[in-house]
Amino acid sequence: MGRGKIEIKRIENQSNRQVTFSKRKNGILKKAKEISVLCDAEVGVVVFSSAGKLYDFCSPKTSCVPYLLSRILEKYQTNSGKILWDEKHKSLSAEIDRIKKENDNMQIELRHLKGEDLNSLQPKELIMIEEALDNGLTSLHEKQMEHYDRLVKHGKMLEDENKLLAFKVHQHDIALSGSMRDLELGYHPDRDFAAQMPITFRVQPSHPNLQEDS
Amino acid sequence: MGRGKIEIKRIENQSNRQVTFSKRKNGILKKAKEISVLCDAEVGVVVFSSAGKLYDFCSPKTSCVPYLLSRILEKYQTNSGKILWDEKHKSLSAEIDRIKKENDNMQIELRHLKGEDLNSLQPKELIMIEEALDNGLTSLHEKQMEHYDRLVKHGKMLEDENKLLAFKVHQHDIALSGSMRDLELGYHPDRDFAAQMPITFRVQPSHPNLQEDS
DNA sequence: ATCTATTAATAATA
DNA sequence: TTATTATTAATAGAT
Repeated sequence: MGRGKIEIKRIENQSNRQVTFSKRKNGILKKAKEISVLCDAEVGVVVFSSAGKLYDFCSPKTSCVPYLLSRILEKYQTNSGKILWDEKHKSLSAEIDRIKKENDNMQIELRHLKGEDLNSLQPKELIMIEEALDNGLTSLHEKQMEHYDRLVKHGKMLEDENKLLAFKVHQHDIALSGSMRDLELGYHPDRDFAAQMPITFRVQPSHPNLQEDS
Repeated sequence: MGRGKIEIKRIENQSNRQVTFSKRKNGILKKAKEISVLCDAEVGVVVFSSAGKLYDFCSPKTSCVPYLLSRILEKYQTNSGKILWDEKHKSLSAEIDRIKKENDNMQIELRHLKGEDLNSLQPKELIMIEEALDNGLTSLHEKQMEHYDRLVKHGKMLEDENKLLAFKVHQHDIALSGSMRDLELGYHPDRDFAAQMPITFRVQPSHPNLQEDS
């Protein structure tokens, strides 16, 4: 497609090469644009002149760009494309490996503590696990004791409060009936409150066998 | 350059568009190769069909690919690093998060089993942990029992073997001294071996208090 | 795919 | 770089 046919090999004449580059560069960018419009295709072209100047074309649709890029990166992962992301990838992969290892170790430890997969262990290792379990049980029992004490104490507190409230209610009833009676018989302010409280409202431990160490 | 001139706009006929894409795609890749050879230029081309299939060309020195990608990204006015990272590493990050969560859960479970960080737990949770620890101890003790039995059995085997060997050594000594005596007094083949064995070589448990249930 | 009429690209040149 | 133009190359439409 010119005044003569040419062989596809490096044009040795510097000037001719320059001219041909300019023309063909325009041609390829035009073609890229055309195919992107005609065929609704995503196209990216970059051309560097031997002087290092950059010319490029990129189709305008953005929708699938991230997808395209990852495809391109995959393709060039083994070549220079990887410099863009390889380092991050490496560090992430390393972190995954590290955490996975940590995970596995914990997994094993957990299984051992739960009494699984003990076959591969030596007697001394079994003893160490036993100690860990014993320690765990000890701490656990202490904590359970605390809970228990707290519940007992809380229960007592509620009982006391209950009795106080019941007493007050009773007292209120007395006062009420007293007032009503006062309407007929007159008011007596020196009455003994304790004597008014029925025996069932006096503070008593509901579970006499429970012990409290505080 | 065909049977008729065409307008550069999307080809509506799906089939024609497909055919034209195929032809022009080949054309553009060929052009890319030609200019890279003729003009010693770095060229990168990527073309995606509307179906998402990737075709590309990159001149042999592919250092242009990262530039190609970053240029494309610039066109899309996005944070190139972020997009690349997002696309290629989203899954890795998700995996890290997942494993870390798994890790944390196991960490917590381990600490609980070891009797640590129990303050935030409810009594019912404490009981569940206690059960796990009890189960662990049970399995562990079974395993320790197995080890113990194996050691005892192995010890017994060794003892028996020892005694047999000691007996053979003794027997050999007797035979040796007998041979020497035979040189003077003659040979006596009907001699009782058991009577020859000293009392200390007879099989006896070395630890009479150990019990074996097999 | 293949053909081929026609258009498009471009080599040589200025 | 740009313009011209003879010529080759690409390809649209058909098969």
